[in-house]
Amino acid sequence: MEDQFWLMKSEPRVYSIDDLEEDGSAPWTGVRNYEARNTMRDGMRKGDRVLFYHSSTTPPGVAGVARVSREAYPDFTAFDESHDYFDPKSNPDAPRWYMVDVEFVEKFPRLIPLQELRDIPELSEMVLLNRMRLSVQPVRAHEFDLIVKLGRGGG
DNA sequence: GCCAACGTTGGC
DNA sequence: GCCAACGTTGGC
Repeated sequence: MEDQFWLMKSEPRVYSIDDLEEDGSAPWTGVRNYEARNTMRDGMRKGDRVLFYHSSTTPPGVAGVARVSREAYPDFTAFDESHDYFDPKSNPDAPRWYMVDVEFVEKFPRLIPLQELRDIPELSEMVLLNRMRLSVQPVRAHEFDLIVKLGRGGG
């Protein structure tokens, strides 16, 4: 299988790349959007690399890289009535929501702001820049490579 | 905190 | 199955 690349958004005040570094790996709970779910369930495979994006922060941007460490399985937070992510329409016999586990790979020495990505012609077709609200999304290989180079401080 | 974009729900 | 109302995301 050819390498696949993805981008996943998280609000750093909820879960940041530093949290992932500390934890080593984590289940990507709380996705409640069908397209994002389908991407995790049907697209993501163990070993795929993921751009870790910090949203709803100043500035928003790509913070580092993670890797899929476990393929899709039911999001248990949807079953837990006491949980913020509870969804009464999901249950263990017929799970509606899925998640993958991701593991920490690297934190960039600097965050790459969204605005900087917008200014790069080679990235003009990135899903991130055209589908604002999609929280789990595909990234093309050349986009991934370029962003990683930027993040590591190269040009 | 505002609000535009847009995904989801539910009445019909 | 359309589409208006509603709710959420997420940049600013």
